[in-house]
Amino acid sequence: MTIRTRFAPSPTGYMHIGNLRTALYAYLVAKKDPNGVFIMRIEDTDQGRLVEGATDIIFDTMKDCGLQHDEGPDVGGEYGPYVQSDRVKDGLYMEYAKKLIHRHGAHYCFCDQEMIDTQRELQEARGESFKFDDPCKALSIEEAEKRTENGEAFVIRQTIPTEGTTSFDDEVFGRITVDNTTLDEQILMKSDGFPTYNFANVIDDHLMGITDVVRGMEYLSSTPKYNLIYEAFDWDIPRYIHCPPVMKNEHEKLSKRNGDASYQDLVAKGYLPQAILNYIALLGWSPEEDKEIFTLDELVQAFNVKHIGTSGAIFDIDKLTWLNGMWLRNMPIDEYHSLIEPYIASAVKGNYDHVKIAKIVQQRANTLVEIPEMLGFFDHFETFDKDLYNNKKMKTNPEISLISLKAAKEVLEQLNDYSEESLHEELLKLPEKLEMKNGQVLFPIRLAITGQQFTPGGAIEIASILGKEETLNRLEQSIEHLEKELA
RNA sequence: GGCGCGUUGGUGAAGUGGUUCAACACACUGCCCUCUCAAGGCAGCAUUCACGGGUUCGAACCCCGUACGCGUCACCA
Repeated sequence: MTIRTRFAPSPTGYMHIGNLRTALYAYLVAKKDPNGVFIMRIEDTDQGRLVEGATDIIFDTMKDCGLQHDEGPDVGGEYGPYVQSDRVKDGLYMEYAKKLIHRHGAHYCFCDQEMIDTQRELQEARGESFKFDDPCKALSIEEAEKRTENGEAFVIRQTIPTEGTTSFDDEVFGRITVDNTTLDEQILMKSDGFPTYNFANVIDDHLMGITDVVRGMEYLSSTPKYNLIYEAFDWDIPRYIHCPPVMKNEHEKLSKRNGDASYQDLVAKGYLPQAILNYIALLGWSPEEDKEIFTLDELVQAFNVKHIGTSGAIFDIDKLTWLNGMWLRNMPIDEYHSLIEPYIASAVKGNYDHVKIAKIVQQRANTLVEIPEMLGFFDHFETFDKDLYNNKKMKTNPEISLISLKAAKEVLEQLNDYSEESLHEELLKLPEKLEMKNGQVLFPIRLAITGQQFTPGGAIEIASILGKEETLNRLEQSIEHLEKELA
């Protein structure tokens, strides 16, 4: 049978990392089957919680990540409409709710909130845990229908058997069994005529031919109720794949509200969509082979539901950062250059070769946003305190540095070819001539032409980018400054 | 509180009865490489698998209990 999965977000805000991972897993489960179909369905049955533009963010994020759906509101499909509020307009849920009533899986309820609260207080006063006992269950269908026809407000509640147990097998958690007495008679159709998630989800999953339900484990304990609905309709129950949560720390789930990283936050911080996707795939799932870097296509190949874990996984930004760096470093240089060009341009206004700059940065940057700050010395050069020349490991001090610098100046003045090869050849003659170590001459040069303790790239690479004029200009300034300090 | 689920190092995790009973990766520490910083290479990092019992010749892996955590009990999804 062809696998069909769905990602069914509610447009109530931003795309959370946990949401995205659920979407990824649903996509992978579908695409594992060569004919598999991945569907996008918008669950907007709570009219009060809709957030403007939320749907667009979801679509953009999915597209950005390469998680293309085969059916959905924008691309259509045979099972539409794919937005639940449109399905409400078609009267679809009410129709099925009424069918369910006649199959004794649901009943009309006319109780108001006050009545429910009274019951709750009474039960709690007796020290019992609250469970609503709906008097409307005693009504005959005919009687109830008459009242609805007279315009009386009503909801439709699920009818739960008063005894027995309900079980199902989850692909991740195994067999789950609950007593029917612990299940509440939840509302299926609200008084505004909209279905609740609990109902719409079941109806749509069935009508859309969903074979594998992939969702967060917060639904684990209500799944038996959904199965009771499937059974009342005599429908096939789908395979369930409940995913453990993505945590912020040991106790809290990752959430946008706490300012935790959402997908767009991470992108804004300089992480690549591919790296983010790659990383979250690893949160709660582990590959069989000893490998961690995966493209989406490779994930499709490697993914296996059996390797989804059962406990919450803490989101570790350090590992994402490492992974992002790996993605960045593994890029072909031209692709890398065009990717980071805006970041170079924002930091370097001078007329330098951006491809060369991209090259020295590629092996060092783990995120895009750290690139501009690495490049500050190109446009801003200042002389600096002589103490910087003291470096134990390089065996340098201001005096030695001055000798190296003066010698370097002579060589660099004569040289016209400032390619790395040429620079390398000429400059490396110096240590031999001066009877010094490489570091004793190259380290001071790098300092002298950048003014920075740490720089991406060494003296040769940077001199090559700076070019003859600017290199000599900086070198002279530094020599002059150093002489003054030593005097 | 009832019910459900979970618990391997700082983190992600492999491992489901005995040939390495703790792989691999991030982080961390040290060393090497080296013109700085990175990158790269090498090494170290859980005498122990929440705790307590039990089953077994033998358990991280099976059973029971305890603790802790998470989820759920909405006209939210």
